[in-house]
Amino acid sequence: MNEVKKESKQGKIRAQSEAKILEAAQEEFILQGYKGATVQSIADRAGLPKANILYYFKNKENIYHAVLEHTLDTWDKGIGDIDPDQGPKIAIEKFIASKVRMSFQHSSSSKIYAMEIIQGAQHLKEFARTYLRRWVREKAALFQHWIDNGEMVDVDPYKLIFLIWSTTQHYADFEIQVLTVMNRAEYEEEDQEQVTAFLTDIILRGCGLK
Amino acid sequence: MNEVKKESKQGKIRAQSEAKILEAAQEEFILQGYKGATVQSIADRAGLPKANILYYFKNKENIYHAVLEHTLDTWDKGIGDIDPDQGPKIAIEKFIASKVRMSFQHSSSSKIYAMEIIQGAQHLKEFARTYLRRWVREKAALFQHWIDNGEMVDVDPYKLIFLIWSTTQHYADFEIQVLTVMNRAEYEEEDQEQVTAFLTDIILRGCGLK
DNA sequence: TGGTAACTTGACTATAAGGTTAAAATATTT
DNA sequence: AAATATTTTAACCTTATAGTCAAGTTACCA
Repeated sequence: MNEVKKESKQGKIRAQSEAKILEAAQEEFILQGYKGATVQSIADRAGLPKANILYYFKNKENIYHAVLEHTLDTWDKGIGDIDPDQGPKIAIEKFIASKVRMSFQHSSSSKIYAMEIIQGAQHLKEFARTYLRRWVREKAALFQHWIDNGEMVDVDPYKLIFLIWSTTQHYADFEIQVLTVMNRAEYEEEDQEQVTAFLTDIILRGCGLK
Repeated sequence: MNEVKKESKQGKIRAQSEAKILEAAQEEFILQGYKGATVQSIADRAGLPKANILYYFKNKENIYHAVLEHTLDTWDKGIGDIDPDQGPKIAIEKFIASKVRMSFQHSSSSKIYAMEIIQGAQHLKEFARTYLRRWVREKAALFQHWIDNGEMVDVDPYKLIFLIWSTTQHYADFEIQVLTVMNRAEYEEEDQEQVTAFLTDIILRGCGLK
């Protein structure tokens, strides 16, 4: 239920302000961590006075929750559903492409998510225990089905999913390391394609699908 | 230059205290982030009074630097050198095994490192720009040599290194997610072996080495 | 054994940060 | 145009935390 206020000028101001605040907060939380990101620093980045921030979000934790919610939305949209009818090759291709796209287009969300998990998943335990676990179990069953059918090599489906997650997310979470090592300032258009092509190539071959 | 104080009782006390403090600090920095980890919380975890912590390390930032130094030490030891004479298959096998071992045995170091990079590598920029970049360039040249020799499939060596890093580190950094999704309390002895076997299998095949 | 250095610790201080309040400004509605 | 609701903002309050200090204790050494 996305509270859609009536389209008044004030409603627009609220929506704009909240969006500005959330974007600023996301960056601050990434760069400084939860405790290190101050309401003042978020305010400065958003270009608003501190008290204004606390008018829209009652307190700092609420801001963080809103950022996390946005993160899970992004995760959900970016996960890329696996269609069982297309067979393993197409399924894996689409899965990889979707996750790479998400890493390159929404790297901040990926970083927030990664930090949460590394720090003990304080706010995501429930998400992992329910939603995520079911998602992985379902997709793993699909892979297992293809393996039993001889359509792909016998590899542990769980570990295969982890492999695709980790390799794709790496380009978001470790963006700075990747760029530094390659002596580049930022990702270019073609990087996303090249990464997709590389991962698809090596993983498909790894699964005996090439 | 590891200041080896003469083996007095006090020297021993210093060494023991510093070790206790660093271990406690590492955990706190992971769980709470730099700003969120308080000197008091580190003291509590180490079982020492706060003022004592600040006697051994002048201030909080020094504690963090010491933790990071230990992290880079661990990274350095765990990276696993690649021997060019053995050919790509053995090289990749050893590389993967070494990184998986590091992830399972020193997951805290991996987490500290990951958080640093995600947060902008404030303290590791220099390390990445010099040491890491050279390391990757050298290893990439080796892989390229094998590719040119037709000893393995033509894949981008840089991306191959990133792939091995990301898949292996995933089991340390995302430990909680992996365990939660698999509905397990903690890693067992055999997990490390199974992960090593899985990754070796799929990556070697992905490189046309199986 | 007396003096010095290393260590321990409770009490204290300064400051930064989250959050409140109340009053002013702006927008909306009737 | 008056009344009401929303938004903006400065000033203030409270608490938590990094770091200091000084007085004590323990170990070392001549």
